[in-house]
Amino acid sequence: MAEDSGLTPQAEDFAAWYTEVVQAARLVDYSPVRGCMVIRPYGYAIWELMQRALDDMFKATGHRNAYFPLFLPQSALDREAEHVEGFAPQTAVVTHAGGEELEEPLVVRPTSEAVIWPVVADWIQSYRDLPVLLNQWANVVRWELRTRPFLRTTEFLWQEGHTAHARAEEAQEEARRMLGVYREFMDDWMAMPVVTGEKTPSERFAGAERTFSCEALMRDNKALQAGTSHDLGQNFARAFDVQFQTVEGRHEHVWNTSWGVSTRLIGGLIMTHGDDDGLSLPPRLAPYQVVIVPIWKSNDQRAAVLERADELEAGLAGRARVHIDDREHLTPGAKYFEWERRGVPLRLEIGPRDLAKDQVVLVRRVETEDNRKRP
RNA sequence: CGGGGCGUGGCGCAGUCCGGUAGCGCGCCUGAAUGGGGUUCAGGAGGUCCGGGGUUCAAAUCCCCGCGCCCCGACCA
Repeated sequence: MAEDSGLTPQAEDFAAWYTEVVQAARLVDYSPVRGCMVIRPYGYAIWELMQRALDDMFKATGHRNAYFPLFLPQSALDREAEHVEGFAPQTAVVTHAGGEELEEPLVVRPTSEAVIWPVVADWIQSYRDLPVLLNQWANVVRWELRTRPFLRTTEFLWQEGHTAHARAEEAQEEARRMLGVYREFMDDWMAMPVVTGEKTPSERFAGAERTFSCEALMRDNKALQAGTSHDLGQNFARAFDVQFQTVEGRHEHVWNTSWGVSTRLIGGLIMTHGDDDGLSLPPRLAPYQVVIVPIWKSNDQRAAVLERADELEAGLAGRARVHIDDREHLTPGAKYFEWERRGVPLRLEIGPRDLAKDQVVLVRRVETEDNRKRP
């Protein structure tokens, strides 16, 4: 391993280490707008892998994706008292458009309950229309005072599930089920230790009856709220008049839930596995699971080594995400350094000596010594 | 929003106290030699010194007013 990564050691200043590693691994860049974050291709690839896994899990639990608008009328947000009180201080509001002042300001969604339920209310007439199990992948804006890449940004990407049920117990069950889905994802995909539990009234989602959360444990011994699931009771149903007719012919308000995880998960991933050498990614969420570093001197060697590298890549096709780093102008050492700091789990080195012995050198990101293995 | 730190080529910084030709390292471009743990040498490109005023023969440097960023705290996915 590299003796000096150029990064501030975690033990010295964990926050400094974090801000350095997100840059060094080329996950993000800063934007001209305060608190907003550019997610670079390597960072976005991690998000795409998370999205795919979570989306499959949501579909498997009966949810369908939809998309609701970015803007909501100020009056819609105002309809649930606690909700508006909680979110109003954090909203970005559009007052002008098309060169004129708007009659009613438009709020950029901080979350979509107030966008979704006024519309979906009309989709629900009878108990036969329930449950409604929706999910949406979207961006939201919350005007946070202090921001950090992935962990707290003004605009962030997330997934928000919104459901409506005929009975209180069903909604409670749904809120707990999705908390379990999050926990499963964090365990199985992220290899991130979490504690699940219920939030105190003061930490509860604005407008919820109960908020459950996954608290992830970071290497600096702090907890990170990594996912939340809310039992909304009938608060939003009353605010947006979402009713259904029961078997007996009565009219009742539905019982709602909402639940979400965001790009903050990437921050959790970084703080769970990263070390003083940089990022370290669990294989299931690594954009490149294997990087092949070919080594050569002469052109003949180069051709032979690259041919072997292609064979290896072909052999792994469909089983692993492989990248061959055949850049000409960098020495092998520079490539080792770069891919270690960017968290690639496995590195294969192939040079003339390996060709002669019909072997490759395999190095794992999480270990310090080399292992030699035959292909 | 309170406290602290900082704005100088793409990045990291020195120079500011004590005003006098814009510097260093990395990166980038060209060429050659290298190539199994951040290659080496030679040549080269790249800067409204955050912005606006002021003082001065002369301002990155001194004075005034703004703006922005980072970190800590409180608040939040």
